[in-house]
Amino acid sequence: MKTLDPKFDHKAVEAGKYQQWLDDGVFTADVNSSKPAYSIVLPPPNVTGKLHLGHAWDTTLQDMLIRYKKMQGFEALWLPGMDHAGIATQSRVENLLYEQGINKHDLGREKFIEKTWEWKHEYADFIRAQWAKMGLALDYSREKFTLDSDVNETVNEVFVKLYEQGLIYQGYRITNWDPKAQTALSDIEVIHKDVEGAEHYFKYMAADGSGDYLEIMTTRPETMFGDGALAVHPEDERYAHLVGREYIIPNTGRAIPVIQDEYVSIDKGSGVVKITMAHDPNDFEVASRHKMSPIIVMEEDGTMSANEFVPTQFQGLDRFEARKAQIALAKENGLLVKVETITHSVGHSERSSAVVEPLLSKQWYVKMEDLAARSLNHQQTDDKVNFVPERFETTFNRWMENIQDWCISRQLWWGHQIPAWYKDGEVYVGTEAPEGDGWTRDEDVLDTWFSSALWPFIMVNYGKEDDISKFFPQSTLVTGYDIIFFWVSRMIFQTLHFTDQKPFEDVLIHGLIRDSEGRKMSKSLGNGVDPMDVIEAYGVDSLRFFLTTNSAPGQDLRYQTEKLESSWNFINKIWNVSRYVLTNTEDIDMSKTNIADYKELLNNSDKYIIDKLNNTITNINYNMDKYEFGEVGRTLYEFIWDDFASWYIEVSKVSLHNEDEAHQHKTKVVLKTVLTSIIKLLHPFMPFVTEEIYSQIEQVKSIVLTEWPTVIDLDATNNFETTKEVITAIRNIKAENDIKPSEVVTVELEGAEVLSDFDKLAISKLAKTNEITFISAAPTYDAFSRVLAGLVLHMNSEGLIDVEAKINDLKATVAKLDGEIMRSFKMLSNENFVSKAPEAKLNTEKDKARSYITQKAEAATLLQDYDVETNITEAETKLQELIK
RNA sequence: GGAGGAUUAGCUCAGUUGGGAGAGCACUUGCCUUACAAGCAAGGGGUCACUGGUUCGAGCCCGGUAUUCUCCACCA
Repeated sequence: MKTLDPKFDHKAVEAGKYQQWLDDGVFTADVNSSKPAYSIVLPPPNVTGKLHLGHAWDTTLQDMLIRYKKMQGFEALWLPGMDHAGIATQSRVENLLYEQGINKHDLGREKFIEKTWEWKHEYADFIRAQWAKMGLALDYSREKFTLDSDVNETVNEVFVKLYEQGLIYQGYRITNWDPKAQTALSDIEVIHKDVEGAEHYFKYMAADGSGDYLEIMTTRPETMFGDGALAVHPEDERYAHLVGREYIIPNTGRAIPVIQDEYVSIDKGSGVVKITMAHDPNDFEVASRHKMSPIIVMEEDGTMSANEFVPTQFQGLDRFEARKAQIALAKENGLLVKVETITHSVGHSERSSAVVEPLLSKQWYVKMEDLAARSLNHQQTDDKVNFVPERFETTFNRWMENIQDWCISRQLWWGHQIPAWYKDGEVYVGTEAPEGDGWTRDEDVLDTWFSSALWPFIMVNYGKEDDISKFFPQSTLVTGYDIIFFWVSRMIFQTLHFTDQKPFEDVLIHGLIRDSEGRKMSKSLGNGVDPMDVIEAYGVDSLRFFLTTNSAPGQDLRYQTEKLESSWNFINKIWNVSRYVLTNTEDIDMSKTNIADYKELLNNSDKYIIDKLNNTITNINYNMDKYEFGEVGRTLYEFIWDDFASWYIEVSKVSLHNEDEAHQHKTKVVLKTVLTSIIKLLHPFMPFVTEEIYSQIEQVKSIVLTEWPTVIDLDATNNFETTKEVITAIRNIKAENDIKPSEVVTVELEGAEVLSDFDKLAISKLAKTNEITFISAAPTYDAFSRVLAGLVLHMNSEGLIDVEAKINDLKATVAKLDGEIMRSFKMLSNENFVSKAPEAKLNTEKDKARSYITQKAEAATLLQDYDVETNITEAETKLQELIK
């Protein structure tokens, strides 16, 4: 048998374990298993780069659930995959090629995609290495990539079906255009940011030469060349007489008419607005109603068009240069009234950060009305998807209620090419190319999220030959609140539509990880932390414990190195506890040991620790199932450190050094039983160190394959805490009276029949008392006394006793008990409480009340020796009656 | 403009159906006690943002206010 090193060394512990798990097939799930299924689909990371701390957090939560469920006897499956991340990956590869002096257009579509696959393979390997470092229990035999051919097949089928159902259509309208990436974007890929801008007021001179003019405000003067009309509200009497008159766009010779439309607000600004139908979504609506023709003045790359509408000197200028030039020229021509700087919200591309330009173009859309309605209706049923925390369901519902059609075509090369073909104005949509010559395929690809939305049923090969629907719907989806709209909501409506089932039972939403000052981690701030660096310094188990126990569901988490240190210390504690137990229990074979056989030999302290362990197990099961991992972590921390390490292990030393062989053997069994349970309970949090320790308890393939601990039956209901209370009281009295810990004192225990010989021995050793005597009445000499539940402790430390201090100590005890008595009285005298409280709670409260009253009486007796009288309060008298 | 978080010890945060205010780190005191000094023992420190209400009882439930963060939204 190996032995544990004196100090926890995370690198040594981690080495080789992951490969061993893979070799032993610990992570592989069996679709034919008779066990109940539990499954999670990993949110597929983008193949754009390394995983960050957010991924580490997200994946650890899932790994915990999978390992926990496996140990609980579920056939647990965790499905891994990666996402092609259209725009993000394509721009990364474009940049890479640009650095090599290669333009993607020179390369051509096919070659470019080849290069991108090379990139993908490189990063996929990188990501898998990181998954391995994190210890993730992924079933690699079912790994998929969003551009795999079978995925592509399903994506095409879905597209065609939606098209045939009239839920996908081509629309010619204003879309969000990213001039840098040169592609359309969906609404949620546009990030609105408050930036400095200006309101420019221009004079639109009357075309009749009368010198009259209208003052028009715009924040985007470069689009003025595309104006088609000026508009006023139909009921705006101020301008009614102007309808039909024409005004000249500044710096051009073109005249446009004044029209009426209800879109214009009477009480906003001057009440006159320009209508630029090809460059503004609202204006497009207005212009469509008035059957105006679009005037395009800007190209897809954000430069001004070279056409009759754009004055020659502006043609080809970048949009922001054109803006400046237009303002300068208007000023020169006396057509600029004023410029007021303002802060306003401007849309930016989520990926390229370029200012998004509303541009008229033909794109593919998903019609959302019916799909959204179905999702919303489904959330009204008992079969709904449970959001944890619940409030995110409201977020989801609200978004679904206000949803716009989803623009799904992207002018990229990297992605699922749209299965549509064109010929002479005819459109064909199908999974295969149409027969006959002359058809050209749509060059665009689908929004990345279109394929991600199908992930829950693609990953189980839904409806295919190798269908593994045993694992569908998935049990839990774990993700951050930042992608509820992008992903969660789309999986819900697509999966409902195609499988008539929800994609998953629960959605566990976590927050974002922030730096030590609470800022978002981002590349631009340079405050990102590489999880691999953290693992190098503190070990992956420390990282995992930190990530999973330092926040509540849905809350953000701050990264702080002190917390990592704290986690490391805890693991080091576990390590040393294990070291102590293992070196002292080498002769105990857990595979042949049952604690039930030792029941007769258990002392108070043994029962105490087993009872605590039972509570810990119950508590952990309850909180694991509620995804309250923080609570689980704290429960484990407290039990292991305070109850097992600080208390029980110290008691066990007394047993192992003083008791007979049979009792020593019993103590060893308790030690090893508790340790075994602890290590199993900890496993989901810290798989590596627990596997290492477990391998020295039992020779099995992996701890993951063992059974989750269950409550140990204890048929006694005594107060197991007495021994511990006595020791704590002695230590307290010593500390409060400046008696050195090493200074030996004599203790007398009044009414201590409840203590066994071993309890006395433990008290004398651990509290460093000289001897313990049982007495039946209070001693006549000066001694410190403390009333405990069930007995009274007197500590003789001649010459050190300060009588006044002792009296004050007892008075304080009485005052505290009076407070408790008052509280008990209020509760037990309350009709509402007595009639509504559960039986058990009522009894507990009554027991407590009895104990308080007894303790107070003991303290009062002690005070009498010093001629101090204690009052019996009214509440106490009445409480006496109530608890009879 | 709408919605939702957050506000608890010096710092970072828990507090699970309402029933004695907690942890980690930091701080004070004493200890190298044969698993662990990255440890052990003891201790100090909080008007639970403010305010009204419900209740026998409120950190927790309801109304309002303040500060702060985030998301959503067609402001030309």
